[in-house]
Amino acid sequence: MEQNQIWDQLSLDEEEFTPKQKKIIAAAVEIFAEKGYAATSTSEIAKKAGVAEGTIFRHYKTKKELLLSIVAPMMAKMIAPFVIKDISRVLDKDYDTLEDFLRAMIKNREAFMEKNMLLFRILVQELPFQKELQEQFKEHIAAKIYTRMEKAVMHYQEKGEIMVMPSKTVIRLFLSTIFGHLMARFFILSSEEWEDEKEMERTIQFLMKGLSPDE
Amino acid sequence: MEQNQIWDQLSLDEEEFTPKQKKIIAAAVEIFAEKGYAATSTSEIAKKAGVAEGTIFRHYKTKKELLLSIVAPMMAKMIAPFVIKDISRVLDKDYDTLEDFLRAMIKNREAFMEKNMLLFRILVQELPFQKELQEQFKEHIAAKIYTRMEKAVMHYQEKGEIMVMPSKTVIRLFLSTIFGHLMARFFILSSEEWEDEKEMERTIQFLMKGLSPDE
Amino acid sequence: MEQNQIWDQLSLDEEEFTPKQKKIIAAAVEIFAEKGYAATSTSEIAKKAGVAEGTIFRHYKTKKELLLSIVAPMMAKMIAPFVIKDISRVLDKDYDTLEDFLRAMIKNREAFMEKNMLLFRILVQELPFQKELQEQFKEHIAAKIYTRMEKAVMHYQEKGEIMVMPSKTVIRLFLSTIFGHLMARFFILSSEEWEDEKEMERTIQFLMKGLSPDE
Amino acid sequence: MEQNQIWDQLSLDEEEFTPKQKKIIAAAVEIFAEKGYAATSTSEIAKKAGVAEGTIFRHYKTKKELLLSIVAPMMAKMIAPFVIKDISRVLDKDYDTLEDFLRAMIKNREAFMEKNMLLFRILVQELPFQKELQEQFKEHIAAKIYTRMEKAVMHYQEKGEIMVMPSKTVIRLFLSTIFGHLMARFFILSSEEWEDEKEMERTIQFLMKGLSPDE
DNA sequence: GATGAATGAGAATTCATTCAT
DNA sequence: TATGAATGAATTCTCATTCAT
Repeated sequence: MEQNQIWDQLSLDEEEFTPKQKKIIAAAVEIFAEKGYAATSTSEIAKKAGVAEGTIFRHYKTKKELLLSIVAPMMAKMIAPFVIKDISRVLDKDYDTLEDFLRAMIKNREAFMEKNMLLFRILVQELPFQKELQEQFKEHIAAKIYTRMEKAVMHYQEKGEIMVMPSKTVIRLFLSTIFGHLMARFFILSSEEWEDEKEMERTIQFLMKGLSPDE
Repeated sequence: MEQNQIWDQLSLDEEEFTPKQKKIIAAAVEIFAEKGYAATSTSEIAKKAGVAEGTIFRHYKTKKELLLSIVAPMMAKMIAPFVIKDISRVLDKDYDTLEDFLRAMIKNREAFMEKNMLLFRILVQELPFQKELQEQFKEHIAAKIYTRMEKAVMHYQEKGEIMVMPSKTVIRLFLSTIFGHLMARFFILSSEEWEDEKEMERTIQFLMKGLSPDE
Repeated sequence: MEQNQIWDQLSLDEEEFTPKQKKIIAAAVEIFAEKGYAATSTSEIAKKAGVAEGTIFRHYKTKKELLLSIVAPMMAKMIAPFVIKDISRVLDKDYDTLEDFLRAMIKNREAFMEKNMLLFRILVQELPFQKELQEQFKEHIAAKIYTRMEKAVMHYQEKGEIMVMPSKTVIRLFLSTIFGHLMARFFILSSEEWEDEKEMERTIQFLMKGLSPDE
Repeated sequence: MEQNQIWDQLSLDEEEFTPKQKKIIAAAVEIFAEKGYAATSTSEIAKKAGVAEGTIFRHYKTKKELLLSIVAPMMAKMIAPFVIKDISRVLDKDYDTLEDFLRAMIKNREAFMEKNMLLFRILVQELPFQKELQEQFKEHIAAKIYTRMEKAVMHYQEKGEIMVMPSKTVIRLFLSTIFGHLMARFFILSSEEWEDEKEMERTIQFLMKGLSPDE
């Protein structure tokens, strides 16, 4: 993966980053994703970034700070569609039918993954180990997403498109399916094995039917 | 988690293991599960096991060999229900209806998780990093499970209980849902938040409806 | 032996070596010479050099690399008199008589040993164990020295000062005598037991007569 | 090299050695000769000998004791020709001429090397490192050999076959030549490169002429 | 006598971090 | 800001040796 792309993922161009710092982040993202945080040495990052070992610690007090500085902003981006104007579009008005909503949701998440694959990988891989990430994730991500999702679920339940069931359960089933869809597409299956449009429709139909009220 | 339980997980009592060796494995399982393989030091394992550090290396040439010696047999156990007599029970004869099949499957996997939580955690956590595990997993686990599942899917498709759809997709949707179910129950939600019977029924209903043929 | 002298042996002053690195080399030379490579620990070297153990590995990836970095350049120096201008002086023109040649040779080797005793000791001691050294020695040292010596032998054979005999044998006899001379002087006998000038003349006479043509 | 031969070298069959002990010695000799004492681990010896690690220490309190138990008796054998009846044959009566004496000496040493190559190698390789060996060597070997040699030198000087020169020097020149001869034959040159009979004659001639009195 | 599990001291090497330049 | 030499604690692993069986 080229630097540009990683950089795009963090969308940090505008902020004041020295060129060296950018290289450090790019290198760290790649190696963290491949070998995991704990198995990555700062010297390896420095070498790949083409900077001196000390330079990393000029910008980040510790190795862990480097990790967090990488993952934290991507967590923020993860919830973007749930909190900003997008939300009005995705969750409130535009999507009259559940089907439209689901399709928009999946497409949105696919687009996100396309841009953030490595970062997402790091997040998923390190979440079990890094207490700090877990807390950030619970407080800022899970909670917010859950709140918004709950609204949407209740909305479509009122409209009679989702069966009556605790929203917690609906969200669990929904997220399992989406997560499985994304994993299959981005991490497990090769592109030849995956017919994008068709699989998306199948996932949508599965969710629609699975969540539909009993007649 | 007590040693006995871990031991039970590996079901290795019968083989010739030194008492010290058993302690080493028990300690390693716990710490690997909690902090991850890379972040676990052999000295930590030794201390927890109440053993000299050298003793670990008398039994396992390297730290990685210790990891593999722990995870490999549990992978074998993972597919047991898919390959032995159970399979006849689960996949072939007894379960006339899809619902029975799903219920049996979920219960079976829940029982498995109950006994193998830590080991399963290690497997899931290390799979992204350990090439050896990935290969073992692909060759011995994924392939076998997939083959058996495919049979079952086609069986219920013929019976008209599952819609016509590539079995690969059915399996993906099915496994996503099961995996999500197990993660929620064992790793995410506390026991108070989880009504076992009800959630199981909801998962089953979701799968049944989601996979049912369009009338 | 003082550092300066060792340093002089390697004649590496000019190259960019950290002061610490120089200390490491000096310490390593002394201990390797005394106890042998295998019996020398890096911690011992570090202590003697007044350096942290990690510092050694900043400059040399492995302990063996340290050994080679010490012995390799001295092997180069060993053949200097056989390949550079000295050769013209020693082997080609100036030394009309065999006696002059032998005397120059022995004096030259004695001077070399005076400066490189420790390094020479390491070379001789480790040669039986280190495959890398053996190869370097065969390819770069033995081959070159042999080639030049062969020329000189044939030269003096043509002049009738050395008997007709395979040059390989002459060289063997010659080197045995020189080596024995140097060992006696530098490693076996104390200075009181050794009358420098006289022993040199005796060695020369022994060689002259031993190699002289039958009348 | 086969065990029998090594065993023959030590000529220890008669003494009470358990079969395991014999295997240990045989294995140790081979590995010590190849990798050196310091670089050889007792576990390696045990494995090669096909015994348990502990067994070695049942017979030898320490690893060093094992080394000494191997080298010491071979040192004794080294001087055999100088101390027992052989001596009368070699040094006193039979050999009227220097030439006969030299030829007998070289042949004897060649025969010795043929039987004791590995042990000799160990001795030479470890002598620089093992103080105990050095002392044993100086006291028991060097001293005795020197004494006997001195007698012989004086004998042939009186007969006018060796020039007048300190016997110490004669011995040095003589041993250098013999040692070089043996090294070339046994350790440096391959058998195709070495014409046994001829090289022996050349060595003898070289010594004879080199040591002969000036007319 | 023989075993081999166990030990703990120490080996080589790694690594995050510091600091003078 | 950037460097990279230096550090020392920690890490993986080795090894001679012990000891209960």
